Amino acid sequence: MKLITRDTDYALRAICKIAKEKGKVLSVKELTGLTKVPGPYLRKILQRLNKAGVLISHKGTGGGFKLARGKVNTRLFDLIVIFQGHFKLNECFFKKEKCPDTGTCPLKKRIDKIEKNVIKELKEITIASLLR
Amino acid sequence: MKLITRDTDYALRAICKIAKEKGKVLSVKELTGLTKVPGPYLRKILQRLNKAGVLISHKGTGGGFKLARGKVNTRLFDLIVIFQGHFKLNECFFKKEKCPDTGTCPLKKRIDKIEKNVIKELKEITIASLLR
DNA sequence: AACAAATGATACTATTATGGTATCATTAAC
DNA sequence: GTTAATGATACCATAATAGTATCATTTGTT
Ligand code: FES
Ligand code: FES
Repeated sequence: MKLITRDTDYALRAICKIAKEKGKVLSVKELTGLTKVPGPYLRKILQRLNKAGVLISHKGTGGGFKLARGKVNTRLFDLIVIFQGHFKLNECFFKKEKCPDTGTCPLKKRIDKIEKNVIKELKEITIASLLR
Repeated sequence: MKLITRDTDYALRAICKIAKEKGKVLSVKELTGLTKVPGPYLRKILQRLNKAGVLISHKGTGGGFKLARGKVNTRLFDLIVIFQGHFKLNECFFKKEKCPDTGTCPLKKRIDKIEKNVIKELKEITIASLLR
């Protein structure tokens, strides 16, 4: 039902805070203060964003995370993919046992259409556009 | 992430089968055969549909469920509401602890817009339109 | 060189949501 | 009165989510 999970939401918040401090490296501790997200949990999220190339991490004293070059243009859609895997609104519940109606299923077609629209809109929401 | 839960999906399938047998009363046993949904689970679902007025149940020997008058026009949106509660794509994850940014949150506005579109489309998908 | 402050990696735990089952009561046909 | 169905509800099992803990690694500071 919900488009955005907690991970994605927290990630988005953290990225926005980081993006506002253009170029500055923020530690998990600082970000916990800013976002109210539990420290270790936030850390895990930031690590994933680092792996995904959205953030760049710096270890050691004074370390933390900053936004990678050009990544203010990261789209909400990208974050969803990072944290929630492939984007699919219409997983057929027969998929495991081989759906008897694949191809003919009229519902699938309708949901697919909705999905396309949603994806398009999620791609228009960028970090940059949220900062304004 | 997924728009439709298992309940809703199963409900939809069952209703479609019932709608095809115009007026005929189908028992859970018969519907289990037609839909491959586990009996007792399907039963619970059908009971909810009965309470919601989409189906009409008949107890006793030869009993079962049939479609209520005019309910071929039930919309997918209605089913989602019945099984998944109010439709909200954008639950703020701070809702419990009182969101600090309500009102100003730019994300909320964007998701609300998406939500409106999705709802509109879900209201266009009726049982009748799926039978064709 | 030693220490401290940070992240990397990963394993663990707790909580909640989901999917499904079981049981007993009630109703209606024969 | 017996049987075949649903009504209502409580229960259980599994999986997903949210969050914690720990140890290793890197880096700045003294
Ligand atoms: S029933 Fe499998 S795709 Fe619709
Ligand atoms: S942060 Fe609460 S509505 Fe967006």
